[in-house]
Amino acid sequence: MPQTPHCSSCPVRVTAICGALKDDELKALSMISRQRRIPAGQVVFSDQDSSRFFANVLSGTVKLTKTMPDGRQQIVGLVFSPDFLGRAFSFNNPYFAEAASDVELCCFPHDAFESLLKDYPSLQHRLFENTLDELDAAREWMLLLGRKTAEEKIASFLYLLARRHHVDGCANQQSVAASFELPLTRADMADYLGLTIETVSRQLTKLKTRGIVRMVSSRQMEVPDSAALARVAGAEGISN
Amino acid sequence: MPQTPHCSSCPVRVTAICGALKDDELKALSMISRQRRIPAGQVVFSDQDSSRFFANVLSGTVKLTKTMPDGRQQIVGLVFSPDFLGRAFSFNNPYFAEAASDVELCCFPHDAFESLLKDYPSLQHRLFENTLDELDAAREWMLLLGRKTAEEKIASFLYLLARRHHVDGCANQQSVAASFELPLTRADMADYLGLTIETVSRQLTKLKTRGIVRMVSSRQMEVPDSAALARVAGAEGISN
DNA sequence: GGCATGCCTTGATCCATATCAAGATCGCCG
DNA sequence: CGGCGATCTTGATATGGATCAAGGCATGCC
Repeated sequence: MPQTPHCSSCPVRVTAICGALKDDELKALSMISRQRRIPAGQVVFSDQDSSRFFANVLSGTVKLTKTMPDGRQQIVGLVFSPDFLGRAFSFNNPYFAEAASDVELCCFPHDAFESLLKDYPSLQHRLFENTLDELDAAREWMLLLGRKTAEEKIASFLYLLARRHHVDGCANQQSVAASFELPLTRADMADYLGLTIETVSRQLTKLKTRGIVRMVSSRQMEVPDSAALARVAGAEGISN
Repeated sequence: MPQTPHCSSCPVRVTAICGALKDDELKALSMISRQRRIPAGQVVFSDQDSSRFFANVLSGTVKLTKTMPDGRQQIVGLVFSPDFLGRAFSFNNPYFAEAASDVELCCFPHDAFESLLKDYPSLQHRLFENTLDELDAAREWMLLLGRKTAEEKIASFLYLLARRHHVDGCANQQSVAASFELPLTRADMADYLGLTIETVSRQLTKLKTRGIVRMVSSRQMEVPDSAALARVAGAEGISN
């Protein structure tokens, strides 16, 4: 029997789209939600599926990929912890979603969710703002893919992760040592950055040698000076 | 005195976001809209601006760009004729918008437009769907930027344009000769595709030599077999 | 007409990153 | 404990596209 959790104990209740809802509305959403665990490497939904899929990511990382007929692949989005996963108002989801790590989802049946979207404008509005942010992020990534060097790409990615973890961690000090785990394998990093595995590995070693990052293990990173990392990343908006 | 056109004679009335509005709502939008002509090369809005900007593109092409401190540039979006231009619900628009050709806009004052968005859910919904489509397009372009060869990039771009013009033109036959004008200079194409001017030029010559396209002039293109073009583009979804 | 300017093409060379190849390291399972 | 597969690193070499350089072709202005 699937777990039907109380939203009141949900770790992402405020930050996720649910934050847009009043108590009674939240209850309606709670009624239809259903928690699911997905092990790393498993497909969440496919671009072949004709059915829609809606969920909040409670923990873990989901990658959205596009693949060419000959197998070349590009990760076009990473969906982290409080983020929403799904594509409203469309029957042909053009992405392939796969768990990059073990993932916990809070899933919503599509019909019920879409009718909630109609009934609660604040929910739709929240989702809209979400989508706008995703669009901004995608375009930022277009700059990275089209114009940055391998070194800048790697640094940008690490900087992205470092910022994410700053937020989670303590006060938002700037340029403070950040420690975090890479949520992706080298192969996935390559597919996210438009590089090969080998180049990813080499550039990481280079950043390590330059003292920009420390590698506790191949997955565990430490950034002694995030401003320095931002500089290597080609820092457009040198903020936070 | 600025022209205040009747929406009833608007060339993009149905296809633009205005299509979501009923007659009386359209009248409200009409009241606040204001037509503007912007010559090629001129700035439409800047990422430095703190004020919001909303408009429909009536004719011409607007490019959205991102630039790095050292001048490297990437076009992150092209806004064509019936498309909407602007970023709702945000004070820091992260893009620089520039007229790629002479452009006609139907502009909306930001406060008035945002209150219309609140009052007319159908308008907001239309804009939401628009944004979802833009996101899909951006991610499609991420695959291009990260994984396609120069030749595939050029072919993909030409195929994009060919499809656009098919829609505008007569019946939607497949694989029929298409003729269209490039809305961008070689330099802009390079910035859109993550290449240099020289590579763009060379690959165009190559496609011409291979008989995939004919070049009436440096800007005027003819595609005898759009399916062949799609094949060179690395065709993921070989549709239309 | 002549000249300047912007846009485009073509050629020669270089280099960043891909590709090919070989280990090294780590975790897992028998 | 040993071995096996997956993941990661490192080295040698190849190559696609960048860079550097020159010239062609329009268009507009004097």
